[in-house]
Amino acid sequence: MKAQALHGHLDALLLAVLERGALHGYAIIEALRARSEGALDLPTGTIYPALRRLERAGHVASSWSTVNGRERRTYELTDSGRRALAGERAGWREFSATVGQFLGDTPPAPA
Amino acid sequence: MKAQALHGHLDALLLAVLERGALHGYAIIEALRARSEGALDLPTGTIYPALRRLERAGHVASSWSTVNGRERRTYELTDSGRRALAGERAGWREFSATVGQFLGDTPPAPA
DNA sequence: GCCCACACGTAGTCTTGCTACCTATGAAGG
DNA sequence: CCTTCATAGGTAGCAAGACTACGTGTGGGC
Repeated sequence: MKAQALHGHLDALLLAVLERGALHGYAIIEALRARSEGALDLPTGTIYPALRRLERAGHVASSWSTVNGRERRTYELTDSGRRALAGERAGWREFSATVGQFLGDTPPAPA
Repeated sequence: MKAQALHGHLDALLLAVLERGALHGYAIIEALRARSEGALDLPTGTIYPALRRLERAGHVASSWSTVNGRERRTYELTDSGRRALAGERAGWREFSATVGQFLGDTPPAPA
């Protein structure tokens, strides 16, 4: 699917993924792909700048760790990030309800 | 709500509004505001360029009519536009389902 | 030894919606 | 009569955000 449509919701997705536990950038991409069943396959050029944005905003904190000689920067949610996520969720609900009104009912998520 | 979040879905909204009948630009803005209960209050600088985009793409056709000495450009859906709308609807469903998976279930639209 | 998957990152482009501004008419109010 | 407001259409330039393309470096498999 056109990831372009994410516009403005990407930050929320990243926060949501990190909500389940700290991950490093590459793992975030894989988590997004896995949980969306392949629908979200975001390039690194999308993820890393977004993570820096979130870090500048104080919503995530990063720390370097060397695993198998491999440098990995692990990101985790801050309290501010958790609050932001709650807001993003509310925003998403309003947005999807509003747009859904025009584009047909938002289908209830299947179990 | 932040209309900025529309990004990429505005065209679909416009097509959806015109689906119910031809309207002129100003009326489209009012229809969006009315049907969304005020949530969508889009400026003319957003609507008119978008309509021209849709016209260039062949999804809408416009015709001038003078009503009470007032120039009104009425837009209506073309067949191509109807097909595009169907595609946009499908895209929206996929998009909202995917994002909803991360941001909590998309709430079923209230009756 | 070479290539691929892993892992991080930046620069520049492109789309798209927004702000700010301009034009013009008809009706209402002073 | 003149000003102001709602209606009605439109453009130029800005800003945000995601993408493409590129660049760096390691470890493991062939």
